[in-house]
Amino acid sequence: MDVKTVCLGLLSIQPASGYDLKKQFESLFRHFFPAGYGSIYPALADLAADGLVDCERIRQAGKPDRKLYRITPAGRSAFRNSLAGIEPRHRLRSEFLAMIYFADQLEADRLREVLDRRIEELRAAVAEIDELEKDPLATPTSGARFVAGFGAAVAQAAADYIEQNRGLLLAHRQGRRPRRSTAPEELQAGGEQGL
Amino acid sequence: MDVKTVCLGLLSIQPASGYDLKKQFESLFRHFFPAGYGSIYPALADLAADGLVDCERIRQAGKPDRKLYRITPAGRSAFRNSLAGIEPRHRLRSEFLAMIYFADQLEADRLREVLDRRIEELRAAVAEIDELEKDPLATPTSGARFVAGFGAAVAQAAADYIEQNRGLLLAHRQGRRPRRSTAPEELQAGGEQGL
DNA sequence: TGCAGCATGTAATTTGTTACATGATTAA
DNA sequence: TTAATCATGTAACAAATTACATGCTGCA
Repeated sequence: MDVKTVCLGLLSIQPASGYDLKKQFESLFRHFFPAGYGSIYPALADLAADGLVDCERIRQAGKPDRKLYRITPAGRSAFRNSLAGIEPRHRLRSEFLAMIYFADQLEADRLREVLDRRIEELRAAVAEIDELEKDPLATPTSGARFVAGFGAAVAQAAADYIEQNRGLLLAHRQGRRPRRSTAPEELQAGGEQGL
Repeated sequence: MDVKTVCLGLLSIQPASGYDLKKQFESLFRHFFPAGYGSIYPALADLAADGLVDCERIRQAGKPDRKLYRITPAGRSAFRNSLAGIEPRHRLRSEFLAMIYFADQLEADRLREVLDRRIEELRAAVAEIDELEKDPLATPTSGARFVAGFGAAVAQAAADYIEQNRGLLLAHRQGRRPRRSTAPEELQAGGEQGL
């Protein structure tokens, strides 16, 4: 499932322009399926070329024209087929966790900063999602509410874990310790044991 | 931070071949920073070309040659600089959540299947990570243990959320409708709505 | 006989990100 | 006057995935 399919799905709920879709991608979807104009506009063009959506150009006074896209019957069934047919994946790429994996090569101050920033981001996400959940325009369906609740619960768990376990990373350190040499004592190559 | 940088980081802990690194990417890293041979081998070649790692070819009886990579002093400082310099991101793209957003366009049986499968995956991840956490070879540093604990905690929270809130998605539906096919009826749906 | 493990890599393709390009209106 | 909002899109670039390509050993 790519950006194109999600656009089609959003259009199955209501007609929208690329600009409108971008706003939806910026509210709830931002937290689990981000997309920018660079993906959305080409997706819409493809969808129209495939006959899965129709496009109506709307003139506006004092504003640029809008292109309002509406899903077609063919689009609706294509979308349902793709929901029925694909095995959904959950892909994560976290530079944050990768960095923390190597925490012992980070300065203590820098480490604290990275941890604190992540906690802030997560708490901000929880707060933002909680707001969306209260607004029936932002979460109109049970699916939307489920997803919002999921995001908030997981972000909350992540923030709590970091807060409660940061001591594991900072325990054996003294605040900022000026080291005058980086003794590189490398491990010997012989062993194959790896992980 | 890309695959190249993570490879360099892993080599900062111990020398390894591309094949060895792949195994590391398959154990803990798989859960937050997946990478395949197609990224790893080119990364290693780049690193060597930049003088950040050295490569020793090792002949083996009855097995293909290995190329053992060792980080250089330049590589070590390049790695620390990149840890100090970048703002780490946490990127998620979940087709699973996107699909659930559109749950009302999914058949009830299909929806249950998707939900159940995801719970299974999450529980399997928790179990796998718990094993890694017990093994000091798999989680040798405090950073590794922190990351493992994080992954397990978040996966656990996700599984719990799905299990406790699936009722939100299934509540207004009929369970699986009794079909008058030749197949013998299994248990009649009674408990879907009571979370 | 067939598969899994060991071990290396390349090339084509897909996909998405970032920067670029335009330009009017409205509110601070 | 500055920034934000509205509104469209393209093009260059970066990155990773997938498939391809090879070949020996040991086990069931």
